Amino acid sequence: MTTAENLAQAVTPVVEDYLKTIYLMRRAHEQVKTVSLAARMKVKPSSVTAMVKALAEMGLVEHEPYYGVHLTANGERIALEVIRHHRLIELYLVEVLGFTWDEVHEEAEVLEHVISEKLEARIAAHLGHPAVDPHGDPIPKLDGTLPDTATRSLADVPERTSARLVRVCDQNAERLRYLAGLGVVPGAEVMVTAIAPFEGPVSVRVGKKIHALDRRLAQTILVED
Amino acid sequence: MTTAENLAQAVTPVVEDYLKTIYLMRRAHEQVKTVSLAARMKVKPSSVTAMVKALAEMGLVEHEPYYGVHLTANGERIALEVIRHHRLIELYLVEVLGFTWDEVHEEAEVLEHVISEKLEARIAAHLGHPAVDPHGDPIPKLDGTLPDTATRSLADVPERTSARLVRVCDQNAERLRYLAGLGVVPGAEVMVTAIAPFEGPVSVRVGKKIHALDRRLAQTILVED
DNA sequence: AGCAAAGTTTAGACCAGACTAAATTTTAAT
DNA sequence: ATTAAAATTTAGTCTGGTCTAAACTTTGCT
Ligand SMILES: [Mn+2]
Ligand SMILES: [Mn+2]
Ligand SMILES: [Mn+2]
Ligand SMILES: [Mn+2]
Repeated sequence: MTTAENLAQAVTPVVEDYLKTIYLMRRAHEQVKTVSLAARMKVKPSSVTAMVKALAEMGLVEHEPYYGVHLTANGERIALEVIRHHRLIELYLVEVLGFTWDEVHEEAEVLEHVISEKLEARIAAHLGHPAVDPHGDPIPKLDGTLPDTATRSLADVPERTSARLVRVCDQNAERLRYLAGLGVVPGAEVMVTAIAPFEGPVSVRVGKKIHALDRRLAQTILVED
Repeated sequence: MTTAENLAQAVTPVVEDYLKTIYLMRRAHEQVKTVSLAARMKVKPSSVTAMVKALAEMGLVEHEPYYGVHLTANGERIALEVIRHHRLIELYLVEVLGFTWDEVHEEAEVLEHVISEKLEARIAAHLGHPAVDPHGDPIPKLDGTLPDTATRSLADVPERTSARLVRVCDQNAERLRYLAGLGVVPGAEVMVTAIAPFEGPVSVRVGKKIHALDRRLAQTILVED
Protein backbone atom coordinates (compact mmCIF):
# COMPACT_ATOMS: atom_id res chain seq x y z
CA MET A 1 0.00 0.00 0.00
CA THR A 2 2.99 2.29 -0.19
CA THR A 3 2.45 3.59 -3.69
CA ALA A 4 -1.26 4.34 -3.53
CA GLU A 5 -4.09 2.34 -5.09
CA ASN A 6 -6.19 2.18 -2.03
CA LEU A 7 -9.06 2.27 -4.47
CA ALA A 8 -11.28 -0.72 -4.48
CA GLN A 9 -14.21 -0.85 -2.06
CA ALA A 10 -16.64 -3.65 -2.58
CA VAL A 11 -19.76 -4.35 -4.56
CA THR A 12 -22.17 -3.78 -1.71
CA PRO A 13 -25.97 -3.82 -1.97
CA VAL A 14 -25.91 -0.05 -2.24
CA VAL A 15 -23.44 -0.19 -5.10
CA GLU A 16 -25.62 -2.77 -6.83
CA ASP A 17 -28.66 -0.54 -6.48
CA TYR A 18 -26.83 2.42 -7.99
CA LEU A 19 -25.67 0.34 -10.93
CA LYS A 20 -29.13 -1.12 -11.44
CA THR A 21 -30.73 2.30 -11.33
CA ILE A 22 -28.23 3.78 -13.76
CA TYR A 23 -28.85 0.89 -16.13
CA LEU A 24 -32.62 1.20 -15.97
CA MET A 25 -32.58 4.97 -16.39
CA ARG A 26 -30.40 4.76 -19.46
CA ARG A 27 -32.51 1.98 -20.87
CA ALA A 28 -35.53 4.22 -20.44
CA HIS A 29 -33.62 6.90 -22.38
CA GLU A 30 -33.43 9.12 -19.35
CA GLN A 31 -30.36 11.21 -18.72
CA VAL A 32 -28.38 9.97 -15.76
CA LYS A 33 -27.07 13.05 -14.06
CA THR A 34 -26.31 13.83 -10.48
CA VAL A 35 -29.68 15.30 -9.67
CA SER A 36 -31.84 12.78 -11.51
CA LEU A 37 -29.92 9.85 -10.10
CA ALA A 38 -30.22 11.34 -6.63
CA ALA A 39 -33.97 11.58 -7.06
CA ARG A 40 -34.23 7.96 -8.15
CA MET A 41 -31.98 6.71 -5.37
CA LYS A 42 -33.75 8.91 -2.81
CA VAL A 43 -30.53 10.45 -1.62
CA LYS A 44 -29.09 13.96 -1.91
CA PRO A 45 -27.03 15.03 -4.92
CA SER A 46 -23.88 15.31 -2.86
CA SER A 47 -24.23 11.66 -1.93
CA VAL A 48 -24.41 10.80 -5.60
CA THR A 49 -21.29 12.78 -6.31
CA ALA A 50 -19.42 10.76 -3.72
CA MET A 51 -20.80 7.44 -4.88
CA VAL A 52 -20.26 8.10 -8.56
CA LYS A 53 -16.67 8.97 -7.78
CA ALA A 54 -16.27 5.66 -5.96
CA LEU A 55 -17.95 3.73 -8.77
CA ALA A 56 -15.66 5.38 -11.28
CA GLU A 57 -12.62 4.41 -9.22
CA MET A 58 -13.92 0.84 -9.19
CA GLY A 59 -14.16 0.94 -12.95
CA LEU A 60 -17.92 0.45 -12.97
CA VAL A 61 -19.03 3.78 -14.44
CA GLU A 62 -17.71 6.72 -16.37
CA HIS A 63 -18.80 10.21 -15.57
CA GLU A 64 -18.73 13.44 -17.48
CA PRO A 65 -19.97 16.26 -15.26
CA TYR A 66 -23.01 18.14 -16.57
CA TYR A 67 -23.33 15.45 -19.19
CA GLY A 68 -24.01 12.14 -17.55
CA VAL A 69 -22.99 8.82 -16.07
CA HIS A 70 -22.79 5.59 -17.97
CA LEU A 71 -21.87 2.07 -17.08
CA THR A 72 -18.70 0.32 -18.14
CA ALA A 73 -18.96 -3.25 -19.39
CA ASN A 74 -18.24 -4.42 -15.88
CA GLY A 75 -20.82 -2.12 -14.37
CA GLU A 76 -23.44 -3.27 -16.83
CA ARG A 77 -22.69 -6.91 -16.11
CA ILE A 78 -23.33 -6.38 -12.43
CA ALA A 79 -26.45 -4.34 -13.11
CA LEU A 80 -27.90 -7.08 -15.27
CA GLU A 81 -27.11 -9.71 -12.68
CA VAL A 82 -29.00 -7.78 -10.06
CA ILE A 83 -31.94 -7.16 -12.38
CA ARG A 84 -32.01 -10.85 -13.20
CA HIS A 85 -32.15 -11.67 -9.52
CA HIS A 86 -34.86 -9.11 -8.94
CA ARG A 87 -37.16 -10.30 -11.66
CA LEU A 88 -36.65 -14.00 -11.02
CA ILE A 89 -37.47 -13.43 -7.37
CA GLU A 90 -40.58 -11.45 -8.23
CA LEU A 91 -41.83 -14.20 -10.49
CA TYR A 92 -40.99 -16.89 -7.99
CA LEU A 93 -42.91 -15.16 -5.25
CA VAL A 94 -45.96 -14.87 -7.49
CA GLU A 95 -45.82 -18.28 -9.11
CA VAL A 96 -44.75 -20.43 -6.22
CA LEU A 97 -45.64 -18.59 -3.06
CA GLY A 98 -48.88 -16.95 -4.06
CA PHE A 99 -47.88 -13.33 -3.81
CA THR A 100 -49.75 -10.76 -5.88
CA TRP A 101 -47.89 -8.61 -8.36
CA ASP A 102 -48.12 -5.53 -6.20
CA GLU A 103 -46.43 -7.20 -3.23
CA VAL A 104 -43.26 -8.47 -4.78
CA HIS A 105 -41.21 -5.42 -5.65
CA GLU A 106 -40.27 -4.44 -2.11
CA GLU A 107 -39.41 -8.00 -1.23
CA ALA A 108 -37.25 -8.46 -4.32
CA GLU A 109 -35.51 -5.15 -3.70
CA VAL A 110 -33.65 -6.64 -0.75
CA LEU A 111 -33.52 -10.30 -1.73
CA GLU A 112 -31.85 -9.45 -5.05
CA HIS A 113 -28.65 -8.61 -3.18
CA VAL A 114 -28.37 -11.67 -1.00
CA ILE A 115 -29.26 -14.76 -2.99
CA SER A 116 -26.35 -16.91 -4.08
CA GLU A 117 -25.74 -17.88 -7.66
CA LYS A 118 -26.80 -21.37 -6.70
CA LEU A 119 -30.12 -20.18 -5.37
CA GLU A 120 -30.63 -18.03 -8.44
CA ALA A 121 -30.05 -21.11 -10.59
CA ARG A 122 -32.49 -23.22 -8.60
CA ILE A 123 -35.16 -20.55 -8.81
CA ALA A 124 -34.67 -20.14 -12.54
CA ALA A 125 -34.83 -23.89 -13.09
CA HIS A 126 -37.90 -24.24 -10.89
CA LEU A 127 -39.65 -21.62 -13.01
CA GLY A 128 -38.53 -23.20 -16.27
CA HIS A 129 -36.09 -20.40 -17.17
CA PRO A 130 -38.77 -17.80 -17.72
CA ALA A 131 -38.46 -14.81 -20.03
CA VAL A 132 -40.51 -12.23 -18.18
CA ASP A 133 -41.46 -11.31 -14.64
CA PRO A 134 -45.00 -10.73 -13.29
CA HIS A 135 -45.07 -7.20 -14.69
CA GLY A 136 -43.91 -8.31 -18.11
CA ASP A 137 -40.41 -6.99 -17.51
CA PRO A 138 -37.92 -9.14 -19.40
CA ILE A 139 -35.52 -11.21 -17.33
CA PRO A 140 -31.85 -10.85 -18.29
CA LYS A 141 -30.32 -14.11 -19.51
CA LEU A 142 -27.44 -15.82 -17.77
CA ASP A 143 -25.13 -14.63 -20.53
CA GLY A 144 -25.85 -11.03 -19.62
CA THR A 145 -28.18 -10.13 -22.44
CA LEU A 146 -31.56 -8.51 -22.07
CA PRO A 147 -33.91 -9.07 -24.99
CA ASP A 148 -35.79 -5.96 -26.00
CA THR A 149 -39.12 -6.79 -27.55
CA ALA A 150 -40.76 -4.23 -29.78
CA THR A 151 -43.43 -2.44 -27.82
CA ARG A 152 -45.19 0.86 -27.66
CA SER A 153 -47.15 2.43 -24.90
CA LEU A 154 -50.90 2.29 -24.61
CA ALA A 155 -50.90 6.04 -25.11
CA ASP A 156 -49.39 5.56 -28.56
CA VAL A 157 -51.95 3.06 -29.83
CA PRO A 158 -54.29 4.64 -32.39
CA GLU A 159 -57.90 5.01 -31.32
CA ARG A 160 -60.21 2.10 -32.10
CA THR A 161 -57.29 -0.31 -32.21
CA SER A 162 -56.88 -3.55 -30.31
CA ALA A 163 -53.63 -4.58 -28.70
CA ARG A 164 -52.23 -7.15 -26.36
CA LEU A 165 -50.73 -5.90 -23.10
CA VAL A 166 -47.23 -7.12 -22.45
CA ARG A 167 -45.81 -5.01 -19.68
CA VAL A 168 -46.59 -2.58 -16.91
CA CYS A 169 -43.59 -0.41 -16.02
CA ASP A 170 -44.93 0.91 -12.76
CA GLN A 171 -43.99 -0.49 -9.39
CA ASN A 172 -46.38 1.46 -7.24
CA ALA A 173 -48.34 -1.14 -5.29
CA GLU A 174 -51.59 0.80 -5.16
CA ARG A 175 -51.60 1.50 -8.88
CA LEU A 176 -50.78 -2.14 -9.60
CA ARG A 177 -53.73 -3.28 -7.50
CA TYR A 178 -55.92 -0.77 -9.28
CA LEU A 179 -54.82 -2.01 -12.69
CA ALA A 180 -55.23 -5.64 -11.72
CA GLY A 181 -58.75 -4.80 -10.60
CA LEU A 182 -59.50 -3.43 -14.06
CA GLY A 183 -58.00 -6.47 -15.75
CA VAL A 184 -55.13 -4.42 -17.05
CA VAL A 185 -52.43 -7.04 -16.74
CA PRO A 186 -49.85 -8.51 -19.12
CA GLY A 187 -51.52 -10.86 -21.56
CA ALA A 188 -54.85 -9.05 -21.63
CA GLU A 189 -56.37 -8.01 -24.96
CA VAL A 190 -57.63 -4.44 -24.85
CA MET A 191 -58.92 -1.85 -27.28
CA VAL A 192 -58.05 1.80 -27.08
CA THR A 193 -61.36 3.51 -27.56
CA ALA A 194 -60.32 7.12 -27.17
CA ILE A 195 -57.36 9.30 -26.38
CA ALA A 196 -58.38 12.65 -24.98
CA PRO A 197 -56.51 15.72 -26.15
CA PHE A 198 -54.33 18.00 -24.03
CA GLU A 199 -52.52 15.06 -22.42
CA GLY A 200 -55.90 13.78 -21.29
CA PRO A 201 -56.88 10.25 -20.34
CA VAL A 202 -56.65 7.17 -22.49
CA SER A 203 -59.84 5.11 -22.60
CA VAL A 204 -59.48 1.37 -22.99
CA ARG A 205 -61.98 -1.39 -23.28
CA VAL A 206 -61.13 -4.52 -21.29
CA GLY A 207 -63.72 -7.22 -21.82
CA LYS A 208 -67.02 -5.33 -21.79
CA LYS A 209 -65.96 -2.41 -19.69
CA ILE A 210 -64.29 0.82 -20.65
CA HIS A 211 -61.90 2.51 -18.28
CA ALA A 212 -60.25 5.91 -18.54
CA LEU A 213 -56.60 5.87 -17.55
CA ASP A 214 -54.47 8.85 -16.77
CA ARG A 215 -52.12 9.57 -19.67
CA ARG A 216 -48.96 9.16 -17.57
CA LEU A 217 -50.19 5.83 -16.30
CA ALA A 218 -51.09 4.73 -19.83
CA GLN A 219 -47.56 5.57 -20.90
CA THR A 220 -46.16 3.00 -18.49
CA ILE A 221 -48.35 0.27 -19.99
CA LEU A 222 -46.75 -1.36 -22.99
CA VAL A 223 -48.42 -3.34 -25.72
CA GLU A 224 -47.16 -5.64 -28.45
CA ASP A 225 -46.11 -3.75 -31.52
CA MET B 1 -31.81 16.08 21.19
CA THR B 2 -30.85 18.70 23.72
CA THR B 3 -31.32 16.61 26.80
CA ALA B 4 -29.60 13.43 25.63
CA GLU B 5 -31.25 10.13 24.74
CA ASN B 6 -29.45 9.68 21.50
CA LEU B 7 -29.81 6.04 22.33
CA ALA B 8 -31.72 4.01 19.84
CA GLN B 9 -29.85 2.71 16.81
CA ALA B 10 -31.73 0.17 14.82
CA VAL B 11 -32.17 -3.58 14.75
CA THR B 12 -29.75 -4.15 11.90
CA PRO B 13 -28.68 -7.55 10.57
CA VAL B 14 -25.58 -7.31 12.72
CA VAL B 15 -27.65 -6.65 15.82
CA GLU B 16 -29.86 -9.61 14.95
CA ASP B 17 -26.84 -11.86 14.60
CA TYR B 18 -25.49 -10.82 17.98
CA LEU B 19 -28.84 -11.48 19.64
CA LYS B 20 -29.21 -14.82 17.91
CA THR B 21 -25.71 -15.86 18.92
CA ILE B 22 -26.23 -14.84 22.52
CA TYR B 23 -29.46 -16.80 22.60
CA LEU B 24 -27.92 -19.93 21.13
CA MET B 25 -24.89 -19.81 23.39
CA ARG B 26 -27.02 -19.48 26.49
CA ARG B 27 -29.28 -22.24 25.30
CA ALA B 28 -26.22 -24.44 24.91
CA HIS B 29 -25.34 -23.55 28.51
CA GLU B 30 -22.26 -21.67 27.42
CA GLN B 31 -21.20 -18.56 29.21
CA VAL B 32 -21.69 -15.47 27.14
CA LYS B 33 -18.78 -13.23 27.91
CA THR B 34 -16.90 -10.69 25.89
CA VAL B 35 -14.23 -13.07 24.66
CA SER B 36 -16.43 -16.06 23.93
CA LEU B 37 -19.00 -13.93 22.13
CA ALA B 38 -16.23 -12.32 20.11
CA ALA B 39 -14.99 -15.76 19.08
CA ARG B 40 -18.46 -16.82 17.96
CA MET B 41 -19.11 -13.58 16.09
CA LYS B 42 -15.64 -13.63 14.57
CA VAL B 43 -14.83 -10.14 15.72
CA LYS B 44 -12.41 -8.76 18.28
CA PRO B 45 -13.37 -8.43 21.94
CA SER B 46 -13.30 -4.66 21.76
CA SER B 47 -15.94 -4.79 19.07
CA VAL B 48 -18.12 -6.85 21.36
CA THR B 49 -17.69 -4.37 24.17
CA ALA B 50 -18.98 -1.62 21.92
CA MET B 51 -21.87 -3.65 20.57
CA VAL B 52 -22.96 -4.98 23.94
CA LYS B 53 -23.05 -1.44 25.23
CA ALA B 54 -25.26 -0.44 22.31
CA LEU B 55 -27.52 -3.47 22.79
CA ALA B 56 -27.87 -2.64 26.46
CA GLU B 57 -28.85 0.93 25.62
CA MET B 58 -31.46 -0.45 23.27
CA GLY B 59 -32.84 -2.57 26.09
CA LEU B 60 -32.06 -5.83 24.35
CA VAL B 61 -29.44 -7.26 26.72
CA GLU B 62 -28.13 -6.87 30.23
CA HIS B 63 -24.47 -7.11 30.95
CA GLU B 64 -22.49 -7.74 34.07
CA PRO B 65 -18.78 -7.45 33.30
CA TYR B 66 -16.73 -10.55 34.02
CA TYR B 67 -19.98 -12.40 34.56
CA GLY B 68 -21.95 -12.43 31.34
CA VAL B 69 -24.52 -11.07 28.94
CA HIS B 70 -28.12 -12.14 28.83
CA LEU B 71 -31.07 -11.17 26.72
CA THR B 72 -34.02 -9.14 27.93
CA ALA B 73 -37.50 -10.30 26.96
CA ASN B 74 -37.31 -7.99 23.97
CA GLY B 75 -33.90 -9.25 22.94
CA GLU B 76 -35.06 -12.83 23.20
CA ARG B 77 -38.12 -12.14 21.10
CA ILE B 78 -35.96 -10.78 18.31
CA ALA B 79 -33.48 -13.64 18.60
CA LEU B 80 -36.25 -16.21 18.27
CA GLU B 81 -37.71 -14.43 15.28
CA VAL B 82 -34.38 -14.57 13.51
CA ILE B 83 -33.85 -18.21 14.42
CA ARG B 84 -37.33 -19.01 13.14
CA HIS B 85 -36.48 -17.31 9.86
CA HIS B 86 -33.20 -19.15 9.63
CA ARG B 87 -34.60 -22.61 10.19
CA LEU B 88 -37.66 -22.13 8.02
CA ILE B 89 -35.44 -20.94 5.20
CA GLU B 90 -33.10 -23.88 5.60
CA LEU B 91 -35.97 -26.32 5.43
CA TYR B 92 -37.54 -24.54 2.49
CA LEU B 93 -34.33 -24.68 0.51
CA VAL B 94 -34.02 -28.40 1.13
CA GLU B 95 -37.64 -29.39 0.71
CA VAL B 96 -38.65 -27.16 -2.17
CA LEU B 97 -35.51 -26.18 -4.00
CA GLY B 98 -33.49 -29.34 -3.71
CA PHE B 99 -30.59 -28.06 -1.65
CA THR B 100 -28.64 -30.50 0.49
CA TRP B 101 -28.41 -30.00 4.23
CA ASP B 102 -24.81 -28.88 4.04
CA GLU B 103 -25.57 -26.04 1.61
CA VAL B 104 -28.30 -24.20 3.42
CA HIS B 105 -26.68 -22.64 6.45
CA GLU B 106 -24.70 -19.95 4.64
CA GLU B 107 -27.68 -19.07 2.49
CA ALA B 108 -30.00 -18.81 5.49
CA GLU B 109 -27.47 -16.73 7.39
CA VAL B 110 -28.16 -13.76 5.15
CA LEU B 111 -31.73 -14.44 4.08
CA GLU B 112 -32.89 -14.62 7.70
CA HIS B 113 -32.44 -10.86 8.00
CA VAL B 114 -34.28 -9.74 4.90
CA ILE B 115 -37.44 -11.80 4.50
CA SER B 116 -40.65 -10.01 5.39
CA GLU B 117 -43.12 -11.38 7.87
CA LYS B 118 -45.38 -12.09 4.94
CA LEU B 119 -42.76 -14.18 3.19
CA GLU B 120 -42.00 -15.99 6.43
CA ALA B 121 -45.70 -16.83 6.73
CA ARG B 122 -45.92 -18.09 3.16
CA ILE B 123 -42.86 -20.26 3.60
CA ALA B 124 -44.18 -21.70 6.85
CA ALA B 125 -47.58 -22.41 5.29
CA HIS B 126 -46.00 -23.96 2.21
CA LEU B 127 -44.06 -26.32 4.45
CA GLY B 128 -47.08 -27.15 6.59
CA HIS B 129 -45.83 -25.28 9.66
CA PRO B 130 -42.96 -27.65 10.33
CA ALA B 131 -41.44 -28.30 13.74
CA VAL B 132 -37.82 -28.91 12.82
CA ASP B 133 -35.29 -27.86 10.19
CA PRO B 134 -33.13 -30.18 8.06
CA HIS B 135 -30.65 -30.66 10.89
CA GLY B 136 -33.36 -31.48 13.40
CA ASP B 137 -33.09 -28.07 15.01
CA PRO B 138 -36.50 -27.07 16.37
CA ILE B 139 -38.20 -24.12 14.69
CA PRO B 140 -39.45 -21.44 17.08
CA LYS B 141 -43.22 -20.99 16.97
CA LEU B 142 -44.89 -17.78 15.93
CA ASP B 143 -45.73 -17.08 19.56
CA GLY B 144 -42.04 -16.95 20.41
CA THR B 145 -41.68 -20.31 22.09
CA LEU B 146 -39.07 -22.90 21.28
CA PRO B 147 -40.00 -26.43 22.26
CA ASP B 148 -37.18 -28.33 23.89
CA THR B 149 -37.46 -32.03 23.30
CA ALA B 150 -35.68 -34.39 25.65
CA THR B 151 -32.49 -35.55 23.98
CA ARG B 152 -29.05 -36.73 24.83
CA SER B 153 -25.96 -36.92 22.76
CA LEU B 154 -24.76 -40.00 20.97
CA ALA B 155 -21.76 -39.97 23.28
CA ASP B 156 -24.07 -40.44 26.26
CA VAL B 157 -25.91 -43.47 24.92
CA PRO B 158 -24.89 -46.66 26.74
CA GLU B 159 -23.01 -49.18 24.65
CA ARG B 160 -25.09 -51.81 22.85
CA THR B 161 -28.11 -49.51 22.87
CA SER B 162 -30.23 -48.44 19.92
CA ALA B 163 -31.46 -44.91 19.48
CA ARG B 164 -33.15 -42.73 16.94
CA LEU B 165 -31.21 -39.71 15.70
CA VAL B 166 -33.09 -36.45 15.98
CA ARG B 167 -30.60 -33.67 15.53
CA VAL B 168 -27.13 -32.76 14.34
CA CYS B 169 -25.87 -29.58 15.98
CA ASP B 170 -23.00 -28.95 13.62
CA GLN B 171 -23.10 -26.54 10.73
CA ASN B 172 -19.81 -27.38 9.12
CA ALA B 173 -20.59 -28.27 5.53
CA GLU B 174 -17.86 -30.85 5.14
CA ARG B 175 -18.78 -32.69 8.31
CA LEU B 176 -22.44 -32.63 7.32
CA ARG B 177 -21.63 -34.18 3.96
CA TYR B 178 -19.52 -36.78 5.72
CA LEU B 179 -22.31 -37.66 8.12
CA ALA B 180 -24.90 -37.79 5.35
CA GLY B 181 -22.61 -40.19 3.53
CA LEU B 182 -22.64 -42.48 6.56
CA GLY B 183 -26.40 -42.27 6.88
CA VAL B 184 -26.07 -40.31 10.08
CA VAL B 185 -29.04 -38.01 9.58
CA PRO B 186 -32.08 -37.12 11.68
CA GLY B 187 -34.58 -39.97 11.65
CA ALA B 188 -32.00 -42.72 11.32
CA GLU B 189 -32.00 -45.64 13.77
CA VAL B 190 -28.52 -46.42 15.00
CA MET B 191 -26.90 -48.53 17.65
CA VAL B 192 -23.96 -47.42 19.72
CA THR B 193 -21.65 -50.38 19.64
CA ALA B 194 -18.72 -49.01 21.59
CA ILE B 195 -17.47 -45.91 23.32
CA ALA B 196 -13.72 -45.82 23.56
CA PRO B 197 -12.15 -44.59 26.79
CA PHE B 198 -10.02 -41.47 27.20
CA GLU B 199 -12.42 -39.33 25.19
CA GLY B 200 -12.01 -41.75 22.33
CA PRO B 201 -14.31 -42.37 19.40
CA VAL B 202 -17.92 -43.51 19.55
CA SER B 203 -18.72 -46.45 17.30
CA VAL B 204 -22.19 -46.64 15.82
CA ARG B 205 -23.90 -49.13 13.62
CA VAL B 206 -26.01 -47.63 10.86
CA GLY B 207 -27.71 -50.31 8.84
CA LYS B 208 -25.08 -53.00 8.43
CA LYS B 209 -22.04 -50.82 8.77
CA ILE B 210 -20.19 -49.62 11.82
CA HIS B 211 -18.53 -46.23 11.86
CA ALA B 212 -16.25 -44.71 14.45
CA LEU B 213 -17.01 -41.06 15.14
CA ASP B 214 -14.81 -38.61 16.95
CA ARG B 215 -16.11 -38.01 20.45
CA ARG B 216 -16.60 -34.28 19.92
CA LEU B 217 -18.55 -34.91 16.75
CA ALA B 218 -20.65 -37.56 18.50
CA GLN B 219 -21.47 -35.02 21.17
CA THR B 220 -23.14 -32.77 18.58
CA ILE B 221 -25.38 -35.61 17.44
CA LEU B 222 -28.53 -35.87 19.52
CA VAL B 223 -30.81 -38.84 19.91
CA GLU B 224 -34.30 -39.31 21.33
CA ASP B 225 -34.29 -39.80 25.05
C1' DA C 1 -22.64 40.10 -22.56
C1' DG C 2 -24.39 39.75 -18.16
C1' DC C 3 -26.65 37.34 -14.69
C1' DA C 4 -29.75 34.28 -12.29
C1' DA C 5 -31.05 29.65 -11.88
C1' DA C 6 -29.85 25.06 -12.05
C1' DG C 7 -26.56 21.61 -11.50
C1' DT C 8 -22.47 19.91 -9.27
C1' DT C 9 -18.86 19.47 -6.08
C1' DT C 10 -16.41 20.36 -1.71
C1' DA C 11 -15.99 20.58 3.18
C1' DG C 12 -17.17 18.89 7.30
C1' DA C 13 -20.16 16.10 10.16
C1' DC C 14 -22.48 11.81 11.58
C1' DC C 15 -23.61 6.81 12.28
C1' DA C 16 -22.76 1.83 12.29
C1' DG C 17 -19.46 -1.33 12.87
C1' DA C 18 -15.26 -2.96 12.62
C1' DC C 19 -10.00 -2.61 13.90
C1' DT C 20 -5.30 -1.94 16.81
C1' DA C 21 -2.85 -0.67 20.71
C1' DA C 22 -2.83 0.54 25.23
C1' DA C 23 -4.87 0.81 29.75
C1' DT C 24 -7.51 -1.13 33.31
C1' DT C 25 -9.77 -4.59 36.10
C1' DT C 26 -10.54 -9.11 37.74
C1' DT C 27 -9.16 -13.79 38.63
C1' DA C 28 -6.06 -17.25 39.79
C1' DA C 29 -1.63 -19.08 41.21
C1' DT C 30 2.05 -18.90 43.93
C1' DA D 1 -0.38 -10.89 49.85
C1' DT D 2 1.89 -10.48 45.52
C1' DT D 3 1.85 -10.98 41.06
C1' DA D 4 1.14 -12.94 36.48
C1' DA D 5 -2.36 -14.09 33.30
C1' DA D 6 -6.74 -13.41 31.44
C1' DA D 7 -10.59 -10.58 30.52
C1' DT D 8 -12.40 -6.25 29.58
C1' DT D 9 -12.61 -1.58 28.37
C1' DT D 10 -10.89 2.81 26.43
C1' DA D 11 -8.94 5.65 22.95
C1' DG D 12 -8.27 6.49 18.51
C1' DT D 13 -8.60 5.12 13.54
C1' DC D 14 -10.90 3.38 9.44
C1' DT D 15 -14.57 2.42 5.81
C1' DG D 16 -19.06 2.88 3.68
C1' DG D 17 -22.68 5.70 3.14
C1' DT D 18 -25.35 9.32 4.25
C1' DC D 19 -26.32 14.39 5.43
C1' DT D 20 -26.17 19.91 5.44
C1' DA D 21 -24.23 24.08 4.13
C1' DA D 22 -21.43 26.46 1.29
C1' DA D 23 -18.86 27.05 -2.87
C1' DC D 24 -18.27 26.65 -7.55
C1' DT D 25 -19.61 25.80 -12.70
C1' DT D 26 -22.43 25.52 -16.38
C1' DT D 27 -26.54 26.69 -18.78
C1' DG D 28 -29.87 29.53 -20.51
C1' DC D 29 -32.49 33.76 -20.65
C1' DT D 30 -32.89 38.56 -21.27
MN1 LIG E 1 -32.10 -3.36 -4.09
MN1 LIG F 1 -40.98 -6.30 -12.05
MN1 LIG G 1 -27.19 -13.85 9.96
MN1 LIG H 1 -30.12 -25.71 11.00
